[in-house]
Amino acid sequence: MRPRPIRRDELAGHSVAVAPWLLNKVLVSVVDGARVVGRLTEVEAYDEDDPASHTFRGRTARNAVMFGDAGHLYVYLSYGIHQCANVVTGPAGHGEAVLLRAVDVVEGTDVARRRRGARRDRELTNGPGKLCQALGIGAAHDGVDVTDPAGALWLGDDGVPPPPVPLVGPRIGITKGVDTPWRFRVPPS
DNA sequence: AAAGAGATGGTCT
DNA sequence: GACCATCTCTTTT
Repeated sequence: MRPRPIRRDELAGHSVAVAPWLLNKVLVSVVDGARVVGRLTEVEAYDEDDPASHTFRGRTARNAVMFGDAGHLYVYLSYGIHQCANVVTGPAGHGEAVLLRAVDVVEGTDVARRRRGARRDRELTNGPGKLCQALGIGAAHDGVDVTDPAGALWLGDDGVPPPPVPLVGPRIGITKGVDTPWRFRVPPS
């Protein structure tokens, strides 16, 4: 089954509303001729009025994409080592996005394994940096349009609905805004 | 199973 | 010069 591309207007809502809606959608990656598809299982919302957000202190060269149109990918380097990928939401001019924290690989497991090295499959894509490594996401993808199914990275809906009741909790790895429960997960089956 | 620490580099003050 | 939206490996229960 070929997933239906997600439209920009579906991503244009507030990050906190879009984040749980994105659960169980698929992220299709075609990088270096290899196709890997992951189903989103964990995401976090970030907003402009949010001390944990990169956009809290206003627009800079790094976070410019987050202030642009919904439906683009904001990629940044985390801890000097790992890439992290976010889907920009909200109206243009407002800095908000949804961090992609984890996926289940549903296609291209062999490619993901090769990119991640010899590791247990459970450790393949269960973190934002791991996910980017497995799907080949890097700084070159900052700003790509994830509503374009001809692009290297795009979001699709293959008919699996979001969980009716996602797990909700505080976000991970931040030092400010720790109590804001904007992390959403697909409950374990 | 849990806890601790090091790696590593761009971004912002 | 400090601060990270992380990961992995090592050490300790």
